[in-house]
Amino acid sequence: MADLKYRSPRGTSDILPEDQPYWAFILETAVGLAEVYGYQRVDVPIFEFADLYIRGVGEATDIVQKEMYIFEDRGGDRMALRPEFTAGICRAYLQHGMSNRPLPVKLWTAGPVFRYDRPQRGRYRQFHQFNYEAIGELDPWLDAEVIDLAWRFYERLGLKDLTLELNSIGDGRCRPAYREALRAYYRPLVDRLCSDCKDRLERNPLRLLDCKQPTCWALSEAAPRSVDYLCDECREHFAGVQEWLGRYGVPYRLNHRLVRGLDYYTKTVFEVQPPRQGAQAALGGGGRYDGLIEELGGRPTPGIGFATGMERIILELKEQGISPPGRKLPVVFVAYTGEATRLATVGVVGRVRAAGFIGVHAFGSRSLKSQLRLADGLGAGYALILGEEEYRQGRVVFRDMATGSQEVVSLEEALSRIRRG
RNA sequence: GUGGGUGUAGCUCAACGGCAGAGCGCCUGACUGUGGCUCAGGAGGUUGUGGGUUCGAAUCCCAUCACCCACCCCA
Repeated sequence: MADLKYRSPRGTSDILPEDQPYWAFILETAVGLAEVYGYQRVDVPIFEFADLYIRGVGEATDIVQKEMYIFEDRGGDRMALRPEFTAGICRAYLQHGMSNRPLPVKLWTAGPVFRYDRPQRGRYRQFHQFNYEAIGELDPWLDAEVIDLAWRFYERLGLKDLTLELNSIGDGRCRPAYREALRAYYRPLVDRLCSDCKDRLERNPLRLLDCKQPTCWALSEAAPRSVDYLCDECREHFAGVQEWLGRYGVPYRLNHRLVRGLDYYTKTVFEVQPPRQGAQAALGGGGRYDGLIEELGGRPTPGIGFATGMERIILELKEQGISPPGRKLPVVFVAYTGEATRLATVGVVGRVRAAGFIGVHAFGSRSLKSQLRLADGLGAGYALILGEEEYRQGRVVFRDMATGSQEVVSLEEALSRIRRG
């Protein structure tokens, strides 16, 4: 550990075999659910033209301003590692004329995203999201379905005591008025705001609402609420979302201070919080982005999506003591006892693998004791010991590692016993 | 970008101015054909790095890097 020449870059991590079951569990659960809700897989590049994200996510957002991995490639183009999925998926939607498909187009994807943050618990520079988007439909029913899918996903993972927070932040028609109302509210109080919030006041007043500084937090208590400034359409839409959520049976809590960090959100925004409200807690979040596709040069097209952080889910699973199902194939260890059987091991292990089991053995020439120790370490459920004498008679010593009982049987018999469990 | 904490064996940690250790893990052995338990042995560290103080530094001081935690932001 002392001073290795190479280490993984800051904020990145290796996903070791021990943790892989968590990843598989989460991904399988997410994919399984997304598919039954009618979502299809899409994969978009890990890097795009930086402008896509700058236009899409928003020039003024922290993500674009200070967290994006941006670089010039050898051809002189300004590229960026994706800081999120939605912009890339919308770009793909436009590029491939998906508006001609049955609407809404429902797509899911998963993979690494990148943000140049200072790493801490639950926050990494390369992290992984599962993401789904539904594009081309503005019925609030769809909002509710998307939220329902998110909710069922965590439920199916076995996570308990989560909270779904919901808000509506209006759209291009009503948000300006709300923004002004916020400014009007905060201006007389500006001296009591933290320095960040003083900046936000003019630049992005919505963000004043979720500042965690005690004084700012206290002031935001009585701040104007976005829901009171919604235009008729947005208000009706939000009411619709709540009605439909009731029909889906998804419990939610209105949070008037819920705003989100990406500029493209309109109307519905939501976030899923774990019980222990920590700093980097949010497990996932999403919302509507009815202006994004147009912003990217397409015809006005509504959309809504959701993203959840894999690493944070794993933290929460561990927090709640939930372990992923281990559905491993039986490990069958083949041991040799002399030179002839050592050579024959190749064939026997081959038969084990052809039968669909995990077939392993020792290399070199190890003592039987050492081989069985290895078998134990590898978690073998069974050992096939090739005794010189038995092997000559076409049989093997079939050992059940859990009980230690063993019997001399033919290889076929051994394999079929393993198959039966 | 800001603040705090921590760096000793693969892992978890002792030693806190005087010979760098333990447990776990790994390897070998205890009837040259049988794992787990036990016992014995072994491999593995320039104490993150660089400087300073000191007769002597893992230990005290400074710097630096890394990791962790919090702010910020968000997944």
